[in-house]
Amino acid sequence: MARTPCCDKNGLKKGTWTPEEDRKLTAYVIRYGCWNWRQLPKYAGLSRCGKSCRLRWMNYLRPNIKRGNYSKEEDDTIIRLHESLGNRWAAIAAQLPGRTDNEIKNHWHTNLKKRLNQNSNSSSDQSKEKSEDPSHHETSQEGESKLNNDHLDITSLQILESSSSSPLPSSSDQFSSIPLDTTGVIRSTESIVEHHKVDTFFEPYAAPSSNFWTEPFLADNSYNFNISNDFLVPFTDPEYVPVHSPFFDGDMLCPFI
DNA sequence: AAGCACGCCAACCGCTTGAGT
DNA sequence: TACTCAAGCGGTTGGCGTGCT
Repeated sequence: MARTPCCDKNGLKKGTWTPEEDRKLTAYVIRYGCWNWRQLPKYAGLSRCGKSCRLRWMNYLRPNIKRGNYSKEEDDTIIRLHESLGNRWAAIAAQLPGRTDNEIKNHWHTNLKKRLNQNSNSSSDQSKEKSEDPSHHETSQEGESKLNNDHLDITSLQILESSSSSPLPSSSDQFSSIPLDTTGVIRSTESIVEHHKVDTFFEPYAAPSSNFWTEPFLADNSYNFNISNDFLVPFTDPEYVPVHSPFFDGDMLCPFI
């Protein structure tokens, strides 16, 4: 799944994200939050449009993302919700912690839809057989709708902490305990540190060259520190008072859902 | 081993929604 | 109330991987 990188007319990069771009975006959002997606790439040192950054963050980089390894429970939940909500992928994703609308949408089109079709075919075959049985008056459609109606009451749905029931570990396990408030907002960098082993969390972002931290962000020298030492200080030193984004005078605001 | 076909999924595009003025 | 702009959402595209011939 990668697209060949290219540039559009405005010189903004399109296509596949490189690990370096991922590092920049992740580091910036973690540090300053997503205060304005349109402006963000400029300050994060990315030649991307804000929309692309947002999408990359929301669908791939943000914490608590689970990738692949759909459990049976998750599949069932998606099927039930799709039956009642239709193609409202964001609404469906909201019921599945760690899953993105994009991923669910893809999963639906590539797996579940086919499976459902197969099932409905086989059930219609069954109902054909049953229709020959005078004791069965239910059409396949009725049977299907009955099946679905069993799950129509969304409010009664148990929101699955399906990650825990998933048989295979997901790639987001390292993020699974980032504390979010009820709106999915990360409230402080300390809270991240508190709940993470910082070294493993930032390992992927430990760029070999120090200019990763000095080049992309700001002219403000206060942000120029070296990844190998200084960067981790804010996350490891309990005395550290986080520096807020110069563009947002307050807590970091970043929807992690 | 090479070529082909198909499936998967990351990413883009355009429309809609909602907040701010 | 009308307008503007940013964010969110869903549909679609297209490149890569993999299985099949």
